[in-house]
Formats: sequence, structure tokens, C-alpha cells
Amino acid sequence: MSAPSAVAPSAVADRERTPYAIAARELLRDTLFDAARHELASRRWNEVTMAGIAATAGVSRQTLYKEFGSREHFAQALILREADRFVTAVEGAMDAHLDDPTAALLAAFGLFLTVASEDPLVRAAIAGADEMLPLVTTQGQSLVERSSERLHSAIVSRWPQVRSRDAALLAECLVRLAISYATLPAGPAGTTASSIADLFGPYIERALSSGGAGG
Amino acid sequence: MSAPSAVAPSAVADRERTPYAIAARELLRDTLFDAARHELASRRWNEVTMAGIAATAGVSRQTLYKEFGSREHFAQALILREADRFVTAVEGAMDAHLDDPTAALLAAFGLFLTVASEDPLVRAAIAGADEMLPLVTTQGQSLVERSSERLHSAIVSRWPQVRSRDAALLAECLVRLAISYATLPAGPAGTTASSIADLFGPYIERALSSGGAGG
DNA sequence: GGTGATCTGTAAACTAGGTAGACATTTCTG
DNA sequence: CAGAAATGTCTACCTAGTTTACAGATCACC
Repeated sequence: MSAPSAVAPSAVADRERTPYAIAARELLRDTLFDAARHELASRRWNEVTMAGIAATAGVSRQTLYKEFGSREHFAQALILREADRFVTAVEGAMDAHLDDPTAALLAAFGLFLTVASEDPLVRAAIAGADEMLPLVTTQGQSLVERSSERLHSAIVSRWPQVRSRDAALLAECLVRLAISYATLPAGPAGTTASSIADLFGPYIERALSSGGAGG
Repeated sequence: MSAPSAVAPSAVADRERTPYAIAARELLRDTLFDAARHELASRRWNEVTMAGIAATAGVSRQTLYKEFGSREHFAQALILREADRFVTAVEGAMDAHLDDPTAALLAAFGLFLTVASEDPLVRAAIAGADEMLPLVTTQGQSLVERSSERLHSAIVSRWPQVRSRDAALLAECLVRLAISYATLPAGPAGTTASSIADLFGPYIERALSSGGAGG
């Protein structure tokens, strides 16, 4: 029997305290995104209808259109949201290897590839490629920008000795590679991740040790 | 470097998928509760105004009244909500000692007492006693009922060999004791928890081993 | 004890966000 | 080609939250 004196101080957590109006709007969007993801678990994107999404979210079709304008805008927003979720998961993987950045890269990229190859939304996006794929590749500028930005700050906040430029370059290349491998997988996730880790290992070493790794 | 092949399958978690209208209503209530808790961090309940709560929640005073009817009803609801949060935390403590129910009781009760003695809401409730205290003691029937009920099912779901009657009795006594010690603390939390554990230990032993511990 | 300030609780008119239904247009499907 | 179903838009409508106002209670202070 251990005495419970060292109890976690905030075992009873408190929430974020956002004004209701804003939280409600965010809730609406989240609910719609969740509904779409749920629909995508069983159908391809081509087969998912706006009416279906709205109904699953418990909302009228009109509300969906008012919030996102069109099917394509909604898809775009959904992809951005998914990318955010990916980056968040990747940050978690990085946190597990704060002492060894190359291992962190390996873990993060491996996690990414694994999830990407299994996540129904990604599968559905690739399967129903005609409409959705262009949004993450050809036309996916904002996707790359935003994810790179988040990954970039994830790196510099964890390993401050890395120059911002170096981290930015690494982040963008990794995001682009991630999108590439997600849409066109090659071999098992673990193997690909190792290769990437090998490839970027030296760059990371130099970025960490000295004041700069490149240009 | 460990290969990331054994990555958590749902590292990217998906939410609950409640219809928007219901989630929005719940969000409104949560926001108001959070606002009240926030207000109670700096003032006593007597000094917290309905207008203040509404403003902090980013909502009109009228909405608060529409949702809860009166200041007293709101206080009642807030207390129930807080009790739920306590029970949830306690369930977590129990899960950490599935193998040793007496230790689980010790941990759970210790957690409760610690949090109760530190939680600003409880402090504020006791400080601004005139109005709020009666709600958890004299008039706190629903509080005891509901918390006992939750604790009861928490016990039987974890240790199915315990007879429902025995668990119910234990749960209700523990809840009542918890309220008593929360409102009128005695000694350090750890000590009190040990005493309670000692007191109920034999009952728990019998309830676990044989088909019944009492009447 | 009176006076002003503040809070509770209620009412009524107003606004905005979501609903319901219809409709033109496009796109699959047989 | 014909029918079915989906997108995107429009309109009338309804509900939930806002705003302002006011009567009654309570408290603080002179």
C-alpha cells in the first residue's frame, strides 16, 4: 500500500475557457469534420455526399454549405484539419526521443507512414482519387505551408540549438516526402522510415552540433 | 533506435460523434460551469454574480437564466457537475490498483481528500458557506444519490465478485464520508485516508472473498 | 432609519444561426 | 436517352441567444 500523498495536483483537470460563441462555431466545424471522417470509413470520397455528412453531423445541409461554401472548400478544410492531427501525433513521437533527434525523426516518420497507410481517411482519399488527391498534391500549397510551419516550430522548440533556417528546410522536405509516401507508398512503413532517417541523419547531426548544416 | 513498427494503432484519436445540437447545448453548460469555477478561484460564492458568470462565459445573463432558472438551481447543477468530476478522478485512482482493492480505496479516498482540500471550488464553497454549503449537506440528496450510484457501478464493474448490495452500501458510506471530510477536514489527507482504508479493509476483504460481507 | 448601489429574476422586442423545402443544373447510371 | 441523385442557391421560417428595461430584494453607508 503506497500512501497517496504524492497525488497528481491537477487530477481534476480544468478546460480551456473559450467564450461560448467561438467554441460553438468550432464545435460545429469539428462535428462536421468528424462526420465526414466517419463517412469516409465506409465509403470513398466520391461516394460521400454533402447531405450525408450534414445528416451524420446532425445538422442541415444548408448549414454545411453556409460554413464551407462548397464541397471542394470543405474537402480542403478537412485535409488541413487532418494534417494538423498528423502533426500533433508526430510531435508526440518526437517527445519520446528528445535525447536523440535522429531517433525522433525515425519514430516520427515511422508513425506518420504507419498511420497514413492505415487511416481510413487517407485510404479513402487515395481510393477516391479523382477529386481529393489534387487537393493534397498539385493544389496543396496551403497544406505544405501550414504543416511545414508547424513541424518547423515543433523542431526548434525542442532542439533550440538548431538554426531556424535548417529546421525550416528539414521540415518542408519531410512534409513533402510524407505527402509523397502517403499517396504513393513504397515498401513497409518501418523500412521507409529507416531510409529517411539514414538519409537525413548526417544533416541533423551537423545542424545540432555546429551553428549550421547548409548554405 | 527502436523500429517504430509497433506504433499505437489509434495514435490519431477520433472523437465521440454527438449530433451538433446536443453537443452545443452541453458545450453551453460546460462553458458556464467553467466560468463559474473560474470566478470561484478568486471570489467566494457569495461574491460571484450571475452577471459575472455569464460575462466570463461570453454569454448573456438571460441565457444563463434560461438554462438554469435561478442562481440556486445553477449552484446545484454546478455541484453535481463537480461531484462527477471527482468521481471520475477517483475511478482513475481505482484503476491504478485493480489487483488490491483496499489499496484502491486508500488511493481513491486519499486522492479525493487531497483534491477536495485544494480545489478552489470546494474551498470557495466552504468559505462562502451561507448559501452553497446547504446544497451539499442538508439539501444534497441528489448529490449523494448520484455520486453513490456512479461509485457503486465503478466498483462492481472493476470487481464483479463483489455483491451489488455490498458495493452499494460501501459506495454510499464513502460518499457521505467524503462530503463530511471535504466540508470539515480533519488532519492531513493521507492520514485520514489510511484510517478509512483500515476501517473498511475487513469489510472489503469479506465482500471480495465470499459471497457476501453483511446482512 | 433612509438612500443609493447592486443583484436577482422576468419580460418583450430584436438578431443571427440553423432548418425545411423547393428548384435549376450537373453528373452519374442503366 | 431517361431517370435518379447530387450540388449549389434561394426563401420563408423558427429557435436560441441578445439587449434593454424594470420590479423587488439586499447590502453598505451616511
